[in-house]
Amino acid sequence: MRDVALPCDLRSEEETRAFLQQQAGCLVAAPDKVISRGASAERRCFRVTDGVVRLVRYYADGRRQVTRFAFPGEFFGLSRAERELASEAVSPTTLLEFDLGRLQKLSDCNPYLARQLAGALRAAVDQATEHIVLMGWKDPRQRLAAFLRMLHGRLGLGDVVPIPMARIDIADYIGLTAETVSRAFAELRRRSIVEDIDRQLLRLDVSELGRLIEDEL
Amino acid sequence: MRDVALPCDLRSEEETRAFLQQQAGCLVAAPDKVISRGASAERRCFRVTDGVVRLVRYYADGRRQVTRFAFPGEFFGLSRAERELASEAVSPTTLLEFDLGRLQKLSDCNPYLARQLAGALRAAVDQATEHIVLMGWKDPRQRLAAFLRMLHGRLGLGDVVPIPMARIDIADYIGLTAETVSRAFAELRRRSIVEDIDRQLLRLDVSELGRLIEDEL
DNA sequence: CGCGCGCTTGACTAACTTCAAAGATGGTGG
DNA sequence: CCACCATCTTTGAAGTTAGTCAAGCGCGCG
Repeated sequence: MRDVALPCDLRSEEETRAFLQQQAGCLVAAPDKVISRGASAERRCFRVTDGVVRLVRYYADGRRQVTRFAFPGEFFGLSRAERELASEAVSPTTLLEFDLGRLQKLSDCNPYLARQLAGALRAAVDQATEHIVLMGWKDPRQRLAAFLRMLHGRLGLGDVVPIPMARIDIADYIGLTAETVSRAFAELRRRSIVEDIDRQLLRLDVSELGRLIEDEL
Repeated sequence: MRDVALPCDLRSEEETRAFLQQQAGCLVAAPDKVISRGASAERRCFRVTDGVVRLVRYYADGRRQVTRFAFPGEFFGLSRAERELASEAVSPTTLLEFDLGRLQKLSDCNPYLARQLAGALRAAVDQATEHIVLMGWKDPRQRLAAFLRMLHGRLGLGDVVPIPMARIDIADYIGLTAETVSRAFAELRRRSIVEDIDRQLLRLDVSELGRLIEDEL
């Protein structure tokens, strides 16, 4: 396949975006399907079009740590450490797949793309920093509340939030067991801070959620 | 002060680096001195020239989480979440201070700078990801071992590693108390995996360290 | 030389994990 | 369409382990 335009000639974000799509392979992944096993030899990065992806580190004893959830519009695999993580679909997912080397070359001569990738990296740092701060809270309820607030910021509409991932994914993200997460949910429900609309849909009392997180209760 | 050259005209990394130095303010910070209090209004980012800086989130109950240690050559404050963290000198530190807006403008038209900043962001994502993986280990000895391995990778010379930060900083980084960290150190010493050369200097059995981390012992 | 602060060690407590089982949920095939 | 089964979630009880409180030690600084 021949490039229809030299990347350096692209003059706008729209043209760059369109060009980028040509450079990408499109993937579809059903829930729990592995997108990348994670290896230092991995030469691809991805952009989530639709759905949610989890980045996971498996430990020798079978436990695991979810290091990140990637939501629509987000890139993952731009940094070495992320490429060494396994990536798995949480919900039915579609993604674009890019060759790292090519992306690097393109961004070197196309400032629009370079800016977009820098933005994606900043977002990754932001998410990771938030995640670390979340794990600083020792009370399970606070951790869960911080997680729900994060999710609300990403996926929420009004006071309603979809919860696309299973309890065990949440547990492995916030550093607790599924049982402890379940108990924390129970107490948040008891306090009317969260209300079940559906299995995968919650209504949140956002202000009360924030109070719970900060005020150590 | 007048710019001697337009940033877009800079033709090499050396020229860019030299130009960048002119754009920076130089700071010196004694141990425990606050570099930035951390606020969403913060408009600066920093590059550590010498020493070590900790990025810290303080919680309402007085506890804190160290989200990152920044070592010589590294930038911090490039992403929003990092600018909202307090930054404090761990050891005697010198830094360069940059105006974010100006840096952004410069990088928009100077590919060398853009690449350097992208590299700094990738490094930040790598560190944060490593940090989250570290906190996934539940055994204090494994967490400490993973921390020491990280430090060895950054500051180590042969099998010797300087430990510039206090126990409490380590504890707040890996999510444990200072007492637990002290006990974990005791056991690593007992097993001859670490040996004290000096108060701030350790000799590590790196391979044994790796085995301890992965093999769950 | 003496004080202060950080580090270490000990005993006890509290809370999360573990182990176990029952309850809900969703998908599938008869 | 409904019953069944596998899986996920919730709930309960017991056990471990890191946190807490407290005291002793050692190094560095004034």
